[in-house]
Amino acid sequence: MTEEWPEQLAVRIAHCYYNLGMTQQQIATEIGIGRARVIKLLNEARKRGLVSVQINSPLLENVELADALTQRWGLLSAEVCLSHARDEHQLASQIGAVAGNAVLSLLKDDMTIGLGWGITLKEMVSQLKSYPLNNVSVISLLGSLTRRSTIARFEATTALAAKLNAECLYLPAPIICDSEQTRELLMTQAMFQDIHQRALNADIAIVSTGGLDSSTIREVAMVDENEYRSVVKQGAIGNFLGYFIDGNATLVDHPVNSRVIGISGGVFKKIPRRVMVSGGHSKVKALAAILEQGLVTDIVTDVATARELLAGP
Amino acid sequence: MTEEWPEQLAVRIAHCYYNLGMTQQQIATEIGIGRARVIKLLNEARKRGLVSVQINSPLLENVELADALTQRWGLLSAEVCLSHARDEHQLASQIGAVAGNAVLSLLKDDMTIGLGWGITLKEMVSQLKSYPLNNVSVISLLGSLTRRSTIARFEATTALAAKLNAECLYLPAPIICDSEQTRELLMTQAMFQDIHQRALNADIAIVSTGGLDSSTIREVAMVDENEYRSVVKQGAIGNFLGYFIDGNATLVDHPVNSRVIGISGGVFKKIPRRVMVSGGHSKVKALAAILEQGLVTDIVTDVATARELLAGP
DNA sequence: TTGTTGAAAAAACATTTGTTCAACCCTGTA
DNA sequence: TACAGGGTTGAACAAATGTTTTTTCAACAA
Repeated sequence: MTEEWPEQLAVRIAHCYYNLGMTQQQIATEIGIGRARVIKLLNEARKRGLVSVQINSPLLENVELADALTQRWGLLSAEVCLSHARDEHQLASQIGAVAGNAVLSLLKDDMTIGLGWGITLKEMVSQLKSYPLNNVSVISLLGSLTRRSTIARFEATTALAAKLNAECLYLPAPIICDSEQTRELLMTQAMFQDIHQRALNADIAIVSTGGLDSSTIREVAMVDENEYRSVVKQGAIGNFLGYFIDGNATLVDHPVNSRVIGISGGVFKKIPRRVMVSGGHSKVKALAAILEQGLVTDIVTDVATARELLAGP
Repeated sequence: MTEEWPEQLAVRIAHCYYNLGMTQQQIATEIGIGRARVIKLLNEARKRGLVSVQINSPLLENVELADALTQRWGLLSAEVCLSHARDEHQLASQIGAVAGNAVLSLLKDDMTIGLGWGITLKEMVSQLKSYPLNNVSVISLLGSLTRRSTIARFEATTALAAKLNAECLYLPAPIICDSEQTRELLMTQAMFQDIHQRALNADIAIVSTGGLDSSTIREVAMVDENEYRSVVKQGAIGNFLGYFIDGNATLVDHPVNSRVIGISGGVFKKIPRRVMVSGGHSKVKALAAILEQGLVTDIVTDVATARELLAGP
């Protein structure tokens, strides 16, 4: 190949085009060559790195990490926000703000929305602007009650329904029952069956995850210290949809998991769009497992968490 | 003004556009905004320096200097080449190569070309590819003979005429005559008058300049050391069109200038296109003066010379 | 409430950019 | 001399980009 690259000419053209803002036609006629050649040299110049465009912003990493997340786990979308929070609560607030906008764009009339549990989702909903829709239902995917209060501090279903002008269906049951028997009893009730079924037919699910280091899980879950330690010993690394999961995102073989009012990962996957809203160091292991199993289709998280996730195990 | 600049959005768009190569329409629909907004943010981003394009080449300076030259002295065009030459001869060769191409694009059929004098022009012509034109005349603007040889080493007229398939008219006279009387005698000859007149009606002139430090001028000019020193003392800083000029590009008041076979700057300016082809430290002062007086409309030089010129006095 | 303002979407339009293809000009080669 | 191959031009076309106008909608002040 008789490669002879007229760099001086290319530089001149690039200068005229990018620095002086001339049009390609102007450049061609001024230099006295064909416009086609101007285009060719301009493309060559970019390919050879003679001209390079730079994006000067710390926020670029957010986008790049989001891209990497979608690539790595085949997601439909990812949003990554900065992690400038001082504590987990503030982080949840920031992730929630971003997640709100991301989720809104997915919502349409006549949808059924399955909603999970957690402080991040609560924050998300509280910052959501009013966005009335028609014929929308918001359904709890999990029980909603905790030991301490009738309506959980982390329950977001009713608030979301209010913002969307939607019907609100939640399960008047604890997240984790006292006993397996109680769970069985509750689950056989007609209303429960109905709500549960409708949850499975949801168009979109918005969920979060709890790490085991996180204080919220102990505060909310109806498990005592002994049981907690025992389930951890059994391999639990986090909590998803109320269940304690291990590094493969499968349920830990432990009695506490048979007292959970929730749906299994298998049927959860039938929901077409499943958005994970979560961030923080304590949740990385669980998030990684959930992503690896393809349990979610979208994610909203923060830079630090995204970096950890992509760094791998 | 309620300035609120959505940097994260702009970064995302810029990333999609410049790094991922997506089309603006794709970006708009993917993000769920109007295409007009994508364009607006993209422009804003460039204005704010969020995205910057860089041209990575040492040759960029050539173009920038050329721009600066045209700006500074209101030229029609400028070409600046690298100054990697080891000696003045090599520099002349490189400038000549560039000048050749630059000049070719200015030449058309039926033109009359006035040609100056000097090693740079000689180099230019010798590297010129054959480019036959119709009804073209090449005319010396100066005498062509030197003390040492009948046909000067720096005479380029005949060679240029050959390349262009043009009629060649040169003045069979020394650049500088023995005496004012000789000059008068020669100038009154009909043929001289004729050629001289045609030179003044040239469509384009291609000229160079000599600095006083340059060895070529002493070698070629028919002046002895005494005269040389005396003209320098009189304020000469260089040689243009055969004449010794001062810092204002006006003729030095010295007898040697009345023995020159050439044309004055005033009538030279009647030629519509006047291309200066010259470079080298020794010629900077003369070049600056010539440019300042608007004696030329175009210039071809090298980076170092251009820098010196623009740095000012 | 009513009106006003500003931001953005939507649509129509003008311009620029990218692509393709035939014709041409070199240059090297048989 | 004839001929193939690479590269350029010029023209026609398709696609993308930039601009303008109109409309909508939400925020805000009277």
